[in-house]
Amino acid sequence: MHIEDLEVQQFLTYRLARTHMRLNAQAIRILKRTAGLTLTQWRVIALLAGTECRNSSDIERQIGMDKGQLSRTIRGLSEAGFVKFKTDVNDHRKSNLKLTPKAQKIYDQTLPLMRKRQSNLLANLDKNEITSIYSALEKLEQAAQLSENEL
Amino acid sequence: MHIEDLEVQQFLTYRLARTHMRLNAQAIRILKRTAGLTLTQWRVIALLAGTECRNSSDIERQIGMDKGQLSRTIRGLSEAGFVKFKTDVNDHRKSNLKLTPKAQKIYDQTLPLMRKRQSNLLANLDKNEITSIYSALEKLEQAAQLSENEL
DNA sequence: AGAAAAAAGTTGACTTATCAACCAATTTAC
DNA sequence: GTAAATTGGTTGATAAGTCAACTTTTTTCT
Repeated sequence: MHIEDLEVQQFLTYRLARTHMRLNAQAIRILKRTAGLTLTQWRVIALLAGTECRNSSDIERQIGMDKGQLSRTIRGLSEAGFVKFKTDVNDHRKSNLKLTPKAQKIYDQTLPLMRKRQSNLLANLDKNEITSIYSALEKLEQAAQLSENEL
Repeated sequence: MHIEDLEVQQFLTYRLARTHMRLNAQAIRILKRTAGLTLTQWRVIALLAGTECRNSSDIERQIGMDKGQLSRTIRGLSEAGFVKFKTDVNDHRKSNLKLTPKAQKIYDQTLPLMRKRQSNLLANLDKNEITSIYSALEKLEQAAQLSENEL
């Protein structure tokens, strides 16, 4: 790898940004075409269907998404008939979310496609690259949270 | 790792999106506090100062940024007295950009900070993780460009 | 040379993301 | 028990990112 100084210090974050942008754009195209969903809508549905997440802040914690944006996304899903709200009996701040059959159906149809896409992406990487990128992302994320005050 | 076992929250694209978001937010905070620049402003300045990029489309190719957004960013930099325009003598479509001394000074002050940040981030990764993440990002980016029609 | 295509850059409309203020319900701590 | 702090969630104001149309200049092709 022959890169000049500037690139050495910018390369990673900025390569990451570019890769993210491209992958995101691809996901948006696929979801729009096959499911008529936005990426954030899909993510919320996928988390409700496939994880223990049951309310807005579960999702917020899981994907680290802005809670304002999340609130609007969920309202959109509700208006589109994909989720139903129900205030939590034990904690009236919480609003439990439930996918409608319509949403469940779309999820069931879309998940295999998304898995396929995922495996297409990963098929290009060897075992070592896969484990390394997961652990590297994990560590970078932690490092990004650390104090930058000394900088 | 079998793709069927992969839960949605483990999808690489999720993880990448989250890491990207965190790193971006960190960079934005640092740049705002220390240099009074936005991230895109910094990137444009850094490319003009540290690479062969001399005009808008050089930068566009280098970082894959939207050219509309780039156009506005450059106008902002010009209005703030960071860059000067000069139409290219040989190709009147092109507008050559030049950093002002003011911008050069900020760049010289900010670059060491950004280097420091970068090395802080990389300090947590081992050699293998670093090379793997670079090659993995490269491959993912290519894969993201491929046709998704079969999906 | 001249038409068609492509490249550089600008602009407008629109979507998505981020930040901060805020309300209401619940915990924590004295 | 109650004041203070925290948590869940909504809203409004901006900022950033995306998409497409359009102008001007240059290149390509015949």
